[in-house]
Amino acid sequence: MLEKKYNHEEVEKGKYEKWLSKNYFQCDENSSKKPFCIVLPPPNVTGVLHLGHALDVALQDIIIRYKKMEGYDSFWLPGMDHAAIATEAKVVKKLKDQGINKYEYGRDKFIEACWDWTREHGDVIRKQWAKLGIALDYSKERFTLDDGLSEAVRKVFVDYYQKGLIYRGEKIINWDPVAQTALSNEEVIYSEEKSAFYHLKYKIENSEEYLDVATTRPETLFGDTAVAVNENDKRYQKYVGKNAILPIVGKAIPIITDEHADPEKGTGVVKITPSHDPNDFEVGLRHNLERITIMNDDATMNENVPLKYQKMTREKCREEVLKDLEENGLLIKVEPLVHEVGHSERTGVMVEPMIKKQWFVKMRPLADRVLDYQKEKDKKVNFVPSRYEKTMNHWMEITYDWCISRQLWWGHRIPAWYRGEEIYVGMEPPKGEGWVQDEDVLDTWFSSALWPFATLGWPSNTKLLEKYYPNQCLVTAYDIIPFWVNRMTFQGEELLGKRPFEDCVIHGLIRDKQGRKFSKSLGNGIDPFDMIKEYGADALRYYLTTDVAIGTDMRFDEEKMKATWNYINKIWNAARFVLSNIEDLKEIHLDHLKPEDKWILTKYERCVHETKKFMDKYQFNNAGNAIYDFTWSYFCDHYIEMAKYSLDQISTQSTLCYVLTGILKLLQPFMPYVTDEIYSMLPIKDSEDIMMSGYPKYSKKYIFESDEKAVDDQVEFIKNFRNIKAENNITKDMKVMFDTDDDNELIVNMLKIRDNIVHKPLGMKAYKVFSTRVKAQIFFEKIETEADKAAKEAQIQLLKSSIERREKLLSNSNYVKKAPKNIVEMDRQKLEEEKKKLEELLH
RNA sequence: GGGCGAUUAGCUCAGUUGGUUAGAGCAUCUGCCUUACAAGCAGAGGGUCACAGGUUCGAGUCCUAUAUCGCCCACCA
Repeated sequence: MLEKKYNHEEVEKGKYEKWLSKNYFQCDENSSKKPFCIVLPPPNVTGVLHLGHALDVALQDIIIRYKKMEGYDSFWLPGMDHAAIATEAKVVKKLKDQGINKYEYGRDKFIEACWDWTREHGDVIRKQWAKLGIALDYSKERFTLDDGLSEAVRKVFVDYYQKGLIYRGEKIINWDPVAQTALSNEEVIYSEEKSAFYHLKYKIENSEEYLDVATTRPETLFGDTAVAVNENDKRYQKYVGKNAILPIVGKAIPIITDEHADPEKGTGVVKITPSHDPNDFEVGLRHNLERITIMNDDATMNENVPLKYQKMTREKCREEVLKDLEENGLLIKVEPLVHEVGHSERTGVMVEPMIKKQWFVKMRPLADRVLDYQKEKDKKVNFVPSRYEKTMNHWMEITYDWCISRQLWWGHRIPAWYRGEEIYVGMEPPKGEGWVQDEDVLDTWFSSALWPFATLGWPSNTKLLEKYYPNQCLVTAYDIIPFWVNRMTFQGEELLGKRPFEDCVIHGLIRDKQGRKFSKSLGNGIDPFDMIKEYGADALRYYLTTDVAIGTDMRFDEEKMKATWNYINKIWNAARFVLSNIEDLKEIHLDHLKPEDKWILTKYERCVHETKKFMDKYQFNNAGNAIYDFTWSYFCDHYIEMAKYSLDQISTQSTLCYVLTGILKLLQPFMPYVTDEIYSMLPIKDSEDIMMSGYPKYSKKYIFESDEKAVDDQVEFIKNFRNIKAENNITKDMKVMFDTDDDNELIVNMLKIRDNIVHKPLGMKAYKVFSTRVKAQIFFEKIETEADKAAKEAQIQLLKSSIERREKLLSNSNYVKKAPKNIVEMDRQKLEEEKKKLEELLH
């Protein structure tokens, strides 16, 4: 006998270990079953899993488990990401707390510390996966920095270099002065900052005139090598070709014309600092301007600025420069301004544009191929919801060369060696003396972009690769489409000639109850493992995956966690009832069925049909609702109540068992623990464990339309009866007389009115109750109030207006002609029913 | 500046290729310890689907415009 209440801790105990020991999560590359492969988005080894991860993996687990039950060779490949910059930052901090400096510690020892960190945090993450109950094939687990992935990375680098898709160049890049590394555009987050537009006086050489130059960054004036105006800007034409005097410094710089100078913006005069502004860098290229880098790698001022400013931070230098400008009358005015400033995604520091020699991936040809593939049905990545395809396409259209070198130690070291002016790029170090390997590592996303195939053995031609590439599906949040989805797509298509995955399911982000993002400063974070402790993994998984439509953000509300627990408790109790009544059942016999058995079987089949339709479209909220509605409303509220009057019958017991089994299977992907537990207690089962049994198949064999309608009608009658009883406060003293001769046994049982039946009208007030087919009168002592009369009148009016509407509709020849026949027929039937009801009411 | 999304019951959200009287959970009100479940059961109330037009026999759904909120992208010096 089951416990009276669902106890999630008891239910979950030992289950994951059981599944693992039976190798239920392992793929079989030798089987002839159709593959269904998902590679897990590898979490960073920097930390623990949060609610977003829980949602992400719950969705994937549902898909994997569903496909497995559907007969696929499901394969979910786990792994983690070394997260170059993120992990390095954590380890640097950890060492710093111990009083150790990274550079003094040395590269080898530092990397060893990173490996220690990885092992430690990897174990925590694996334990968390286990808590969530997810069906990962650990025998295939990978790490972005393991030997295989590292080989794949080197291979891509070398091949691309040879094809000219990777090059080394001196360009202006986003520099993180804290981590002291280059960043890609995607790693720069723009946020609004209160700043100012400073108008500076750049005097014309040998003249009393001056140019009003507006800038947000006065401290960069030391790097100015020109002042630009637009060639069509009449105001300044007379100055072009002359020199301007750089304030403070007193150096003469040329006044040039360039398209970058927009007459509409600011004063129309723009200072050009090629070394510290991406646009100015371009201007500098066009005009062959000198580049003066004025900052050190930590963004303090370097030896190229006047002595008094050297070693100051950017911020301090700005203050001082402004002070000095003001003193010299060179600051015209200060306009407050709010503008977007780039910050490092990882360290949060303001990004400094710097000219550095870095490695780049040439993006245009790669992106163009993706855009081509997206035009073809069997080549494109199918996004769910489809609108996210636009996000990828847009990125492909505007992307520019990807800066992939990072001045870090933790990561894939760039396979390039230098000897003087010579460069060697290869899988192995070059032969000969004097070669020095590039110190830098690659952007962590360079390796994760290879995840869908490098994890399967690429560049070797493995069985895994052959069977599971392209992956059938990828699941991730929309915020990493640019970082990851896009890059996997162009890499897969370039390197293997095929899209990396057929479907790409995109989910939203989880916010707090007020719709705010979770953040440390707000302290509104929720630990998924606290939720599991309180409500169970099944409840968390179900809630996260069914609360909102896929692709939209959700607001986390613990009240809903409770409601989900209640739902599972409801299932638990329904199972308790069924199991306690089918102990002696030896075989399921679905013949000699009563109408209510046929009714619930029909509803069940419809539920299966609907659920599968939604599952196949990744609409888990709809699938969940379909099962919920069937289970709670039809099975629990009605069928179990009906069954109580015929529990000794084999048809009842069989139906109870059959339908309960079906519900468990439908729910298994969402709630693997509780369904496994209840399934194991069934007297009759088709498999050792539920996850190895098949998913329900829709069968018309158990669709009984006329019985369905008949019992629907009886249910409607029951509801109407109860309604009238409740509204009129009728006690047990009433008598009931059926006007119809049909067998009303079910109704009598459900309403518990066996002792109230009469066969002749009584001399007291009678209330009529009816559905389409069943009619009865309730006799009871009651004085009809004005309110009762008004309610009845309202009901009559409602019917009348509905009848009028329908008659008008049906007399509209356009409608009858153009609307589908079944819709018209339905209206006709409804009209008839409404007319009958009205007659009953008026009578 | 460009793009995307949202706007439906008090709250959180569904609503499929346009087709019954727009649904659910929570909350509210009424009555019930009916032997699976009071974390439950039965019943009830609550929405001019943001706004204005249009297409259609028929619009929450499609088209156009507007408003508010959110997100993404973009070099605004």
